[in-house]
Amino acid sequence: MIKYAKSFCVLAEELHFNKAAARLHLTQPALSYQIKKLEEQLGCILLKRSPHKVLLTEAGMILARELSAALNHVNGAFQMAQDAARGDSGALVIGYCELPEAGNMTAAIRRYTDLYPGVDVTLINMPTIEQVDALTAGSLDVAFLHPPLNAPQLVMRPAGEELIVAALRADHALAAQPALQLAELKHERLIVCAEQLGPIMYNSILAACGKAGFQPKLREEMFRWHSMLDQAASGLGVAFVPASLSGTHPLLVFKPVEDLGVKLLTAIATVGDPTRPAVIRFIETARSCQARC
Amino acid sequence: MIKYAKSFCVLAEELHFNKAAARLHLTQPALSYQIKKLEEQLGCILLKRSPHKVLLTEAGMILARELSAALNHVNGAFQMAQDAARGDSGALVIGYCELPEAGNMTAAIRRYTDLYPGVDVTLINMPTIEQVDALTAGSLDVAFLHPPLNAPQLVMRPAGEELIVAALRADHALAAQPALQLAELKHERLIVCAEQLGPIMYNSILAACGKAGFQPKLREEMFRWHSMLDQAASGLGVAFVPASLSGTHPLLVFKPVEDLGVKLLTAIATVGDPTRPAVIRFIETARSCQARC
DNA sequence: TTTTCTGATCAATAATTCTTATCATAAACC
DNA sequence: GGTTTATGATAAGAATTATTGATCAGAAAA
Repeated sequence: MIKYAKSFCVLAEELHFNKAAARLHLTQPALSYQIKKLEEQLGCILLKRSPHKVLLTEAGMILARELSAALNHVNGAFQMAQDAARGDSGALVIGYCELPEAGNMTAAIRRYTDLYPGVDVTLINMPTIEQVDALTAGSLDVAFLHPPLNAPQLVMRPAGEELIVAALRADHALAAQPALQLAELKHERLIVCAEQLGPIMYNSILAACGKAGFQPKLREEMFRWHSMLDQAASGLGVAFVPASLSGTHPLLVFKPVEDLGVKLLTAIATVGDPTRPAVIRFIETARSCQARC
Repeated sequence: MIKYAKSFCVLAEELHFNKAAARLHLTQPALSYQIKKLEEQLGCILLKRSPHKVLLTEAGMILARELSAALNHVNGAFQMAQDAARGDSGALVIGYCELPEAGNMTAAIRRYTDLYPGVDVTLINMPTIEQVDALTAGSLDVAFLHPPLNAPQLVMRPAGEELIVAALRADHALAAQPALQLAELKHERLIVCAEQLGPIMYNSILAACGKAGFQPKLREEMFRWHSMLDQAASGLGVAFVPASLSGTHPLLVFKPVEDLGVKLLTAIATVGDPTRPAVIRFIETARSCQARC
């Protein structure tokens, strides 16, 4: 019954078997057959035929009106399924750490929303450790976070790395130099990120200082990069922060530390290999962004 | 593509090819074939199959949800067409004269609205002559009116007849008699309906009086039966009205006039033979009502 | 009247969809 | 750990269904 629906709708528009058949890429007898079949199954006459005019009956008029709307509905359903398969539908919740530039995230998201406008993208800012829980709990689809992590359920994809640099007040004695050596910071208080947040990074910094021949004086260990900048800006010490923060604070200058060599890694994480097309497409897009950027 | 929609929806509910095939009165290979075809044409995978479980993909979930709604829409369209063909849809505007009982109209309408609840029935009260215009203009589908009429475009179907009786005050000298003779009304003023409204009836009454040997004294000719009753109730004369008005006025008694023999005819009129199922069904219903009542 | 245009019908053909039988696979069970 | 069982895929042939081209019949227009 439903399979002749399209034919009937076209015929109802044309009110002419030959023209309608042509539009349907059929011959006229085929269309006559279909409409006859449809009328038989429906148990009612849809068109009054005569050799020189074809008219819809009342039932035909109603069917034409309702059916064309319903067929649009059906086509919409197919379209939505195809969009969903392409990844261009549904919602995508992305977690990110404090640094939106880490792993080219903003570029990736811009490109992704261009390519897949049907996806409802939500960004949620949370620290790496919380992201792991959120991913596991399913409240995040994908996360930009900072490895290494002990989370075997997650699949991590390297997304970028940036050097740790020293942030110091613009009026600091060392601020004029283009680059620093660790030893020059021997007598400064160092503002570093908390060990829990990044044990590798924390320990790498301590090790580098030891190699440079001193035991650093540490200030309180911080949980947010921007808090560290604020402390440094208050003159309470020199902060070690990722290079992408350079220029983000008016009172501070950011200098590479030549013998530090510690990097902040960023990875794109998901729980296992994603199955949702929208997630797969996002990761693809993010990787293609890295490749080109 | 659309022809497998139903199969997919059932499969999406069952998530089991054999069970779904059984529900569809198909064998499992046939269903596998259909779904495969659907996936090919759609260009995406709708189900993840494994020998011990079948799961919808994201596209499949969306398609199942949207498509079942759309298919309901389609089935609704077919249903509406069938209802329309049965006559159980659309609007029906019925005109009637002052006497709702004429031609068993109320019984016919009650029966019709029971049988065809989908039709939106409207009743409009207007005099016979206006009904002719309204029918011709298309603002009435069918009318209960009083022939004869000179209106060749209308098809009339006899729907009933009733005697004209005399309505007189309960305190009238003649009110005690079971029936009257015309001659007894010789000296009364007679209240009759206007000649324009019913030339045949008007002339028949005059002729009957002549035969009874007198020229009646007529009061102003009236255009509405109920006005005639009001006049009679005021003691201004004896009204000649259709029998169905008997008992409708507290101050009046209604008496047959044995040698009058004038009848009010009622007919069901349409413009030509109706083509709209709702109209055809109404006329059928009204006739079956007459047959039985 | 004749012509023309239109849709219906028919028989043959083509396409499709279905069925039966069989296979391959993964979970469940002893 | 091997065996059983349940399940879906596949293939070949059969059945059904749809399409075509040719032809017919009827109504409007010329």
